[in-house]
Amino acid sequence: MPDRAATQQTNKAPVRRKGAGRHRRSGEILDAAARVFAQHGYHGATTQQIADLLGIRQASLYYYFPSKEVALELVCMQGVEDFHERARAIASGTGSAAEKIAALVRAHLMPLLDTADYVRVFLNERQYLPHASRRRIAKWSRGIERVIAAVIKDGVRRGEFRPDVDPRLATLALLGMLNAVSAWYGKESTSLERISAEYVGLAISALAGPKARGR
Amino acid sequence: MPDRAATQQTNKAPVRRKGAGRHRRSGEILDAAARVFAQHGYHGATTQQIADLLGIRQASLYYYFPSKEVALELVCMQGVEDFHERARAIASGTGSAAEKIAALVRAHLMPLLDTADYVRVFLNERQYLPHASRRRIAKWSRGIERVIAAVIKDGVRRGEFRPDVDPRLATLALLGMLNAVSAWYGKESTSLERISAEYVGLAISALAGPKARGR
Amino acid sequence: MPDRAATQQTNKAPVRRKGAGRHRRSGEILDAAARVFAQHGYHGATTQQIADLLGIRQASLYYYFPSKEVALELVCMQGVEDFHERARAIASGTGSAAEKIAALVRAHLMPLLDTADYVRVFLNERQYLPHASRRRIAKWSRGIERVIAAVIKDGVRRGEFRPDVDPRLATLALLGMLNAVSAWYGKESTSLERISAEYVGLAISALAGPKARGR
Amino acid sequence: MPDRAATQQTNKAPVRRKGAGRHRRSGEILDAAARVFAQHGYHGATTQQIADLLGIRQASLYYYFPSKEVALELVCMQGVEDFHERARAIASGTGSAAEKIAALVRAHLMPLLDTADYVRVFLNERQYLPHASRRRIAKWSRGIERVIAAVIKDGVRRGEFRPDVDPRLATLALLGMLNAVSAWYGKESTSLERISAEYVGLAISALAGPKARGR
DNA sequence: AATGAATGAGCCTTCATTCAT
DNA sequence: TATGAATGAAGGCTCATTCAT
Repeated sequence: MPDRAATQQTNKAPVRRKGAGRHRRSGEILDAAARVFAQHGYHGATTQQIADLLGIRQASLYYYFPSKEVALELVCMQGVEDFHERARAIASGTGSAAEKIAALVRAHLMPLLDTADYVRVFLNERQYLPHASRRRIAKWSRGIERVIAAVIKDGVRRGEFRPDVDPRLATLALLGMLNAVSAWYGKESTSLERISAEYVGLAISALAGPKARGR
Repeated sequence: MPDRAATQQTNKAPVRRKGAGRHRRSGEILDAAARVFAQHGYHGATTQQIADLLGIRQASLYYYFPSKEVALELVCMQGVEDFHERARAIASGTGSAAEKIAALVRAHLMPLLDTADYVRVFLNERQYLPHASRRRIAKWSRGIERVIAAVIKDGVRRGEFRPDVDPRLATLALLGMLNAVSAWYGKESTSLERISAEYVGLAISALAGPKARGR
Repeated sequence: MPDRAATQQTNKAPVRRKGAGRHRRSGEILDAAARVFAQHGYHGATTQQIADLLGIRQASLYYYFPSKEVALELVCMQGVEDFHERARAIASGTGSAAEKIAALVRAHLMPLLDTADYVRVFLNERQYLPHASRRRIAKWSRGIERVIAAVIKDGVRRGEFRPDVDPRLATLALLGMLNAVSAWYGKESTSLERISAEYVGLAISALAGPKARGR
Repeated sequence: MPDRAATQQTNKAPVRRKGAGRHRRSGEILDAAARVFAQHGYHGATTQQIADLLGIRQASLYYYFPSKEVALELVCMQGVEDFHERARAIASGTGSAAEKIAALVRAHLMPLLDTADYVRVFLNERQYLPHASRRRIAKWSRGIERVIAAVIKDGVRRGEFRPDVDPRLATLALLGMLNAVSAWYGKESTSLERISAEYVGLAISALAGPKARGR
């Protein structure tokens, strides 16, 4: 995944999957949109701010995307696709349920390192997409929920997790805990490494509970 | 309601302080603002939508608050003040750390029953307040964090919770888990009762971990 | 003419001529309007500012005048009526043309002492009156011009003033010089006494010119 | 045109500096603003009226200036800059004090021929500028006053003018007389030529007084 | 690949005014 | 004599978007 930390980037051709544009410049434009949407919210952001970040004129943006709304959809898409991919890979692999949860937690936090803006926009702004694209995007997030819930269910069935854990609610709790990090990560000095470790511990404990002792 | 600039409007518009507010109408206006802000986001909301909800003309809103921004601040204030109050009361009460955490979880979810809009606005829109009011509001939320962290720290010290729990991170995790509920509560059919019970279980397990067995 | 220097006044029943209201309070309300109009201009002034100055509510103003526009007309009227009266008295009196000009200058500057606001509003804001009242008011000012022009013309005819003085233009010049004082009087520390003396000298010299020597 | 706030509008809108301005359109827009401000006063004027005069949509104005207030400042600036320049040139030239006064009077009235709107706006509306720009503009007008006062003082010292003339007050009187012309010039049928001649005569006589005979 | 010029739609806000009390 | 509540009309300004170049 290309480094998006800097405002401007250079080589390492962005591996954009869908039609986000095959050109390098398209990636930069989307990065700028993601940053501005993340900072001001979709409705609070102006195309002018995006253009400023890129050093081009406002009108020039429309060479890259047909509307602000579509830019939002593209950003949201980028923000969630990989999550699902990675979650599915982990879930369908081998290992105990606890190990899978640990891997899922780590994988879920990782993108905050270099695509934090995309993640934030997906989390907070997808709600403002028009119905059609919202549905399109919702599929991915529901997919993630389903994958996690399945792992938890499996852990319960196998006796790894507490029998009274509700997989659906536990999934939402877990995701809430993880997604909230995006809101404060970067303002705190704690490293993603530390956070991941702590959150893995909390998650496993929460699910395994008293019986976890024997693990 | 904060005074307008001295040269402006001596009209003593109805004052709405904490609680239900002396003047019923002011409360209704704020409720409408909260609802619209919650639904569309601060920047996506229009004062026209608020007025429509009340069946009054848009200009009439300005009899009750001097600006959309101040309305946001008032809503945010309402959305957080009580949290802090309740948290402090619980924390300074008697009982084990686990019991306090359980009570805190329940207390934190409770407002979703009848002031969900205020809570949502506080969580998602306070970031768009002007610096001054954001700081004012931040005090309350930092207060809540500190109260919870103190309870967790105490639990660790007393041996109730896992020794390797980081109170600060655990607090953020717990709040993330709880606050996320506001995003989906109402769309799911699960009752607050069920959610609370499950989340109490998860929280205690997460903190107490394997050692919790003896509890 | 009642003292209007202070923001609030007391006795000395205002000798309002026209229908401005026979009550004392009416005078105070008009004083406030004059002050606010003078300070902010008619269009820049708000009824709220007038109300603030009086310590009453905006709506209460409408007990005293039916509209902002009428208030302006009343203020303008007060600002000019006396001028004409006094000018006519002086012109129809006895004395040389020069003596009359001297008296006219003094009389014209005098009102700046305690009805400066009314004068300023008349000078600068009467142009914004609706056609009908503007015409009504214009009569008075044209009257003043005519009176002065007549005195000058007489002075020329009598040989007191330079033969090449154009009475109409000289009148406009004189009035321009005098009226401009209202713009800076009060910001300068010079007393009206000093100003009057100097301006009498300038006016007489301008009109009498080289021949004035023998006077 | 002053830069907009950094975060705003990188659009390099046409800049109009002194003189005709590089971009013709900017000049036309400012002319329209000057005319409307002159006619209705700053507060009484609407941006719609300016747009109507130009045959463009109201929103389009904001492509040329960032606010009505800035438009006022630009107009005021145009209205006064040249005055000062010309006055200084005349004062620092050669000739008797009387000759200089004559030249100053003529130069002061000249702009009424083709930039009357700018002059009127400067004279009557600059008071409504925000503090910062008012100060900026005040420098020019104070400069003009100082130049004239110096010439008068010099004339007194040289014995050309009456010894009892107060340079400061005489300057204010002279400027009042001259500036007042802007209020009625165009409504009267008198030519600027006639007015100038008459006003030169009045001014010289006023200052030189009885002794002027020998000139 | 980008931009200068312009615009339509809409938004927040102000303000004079009304009216029942 | 005054006011609380409300409103209609408008005003300045913003902003996404278009289009010829």
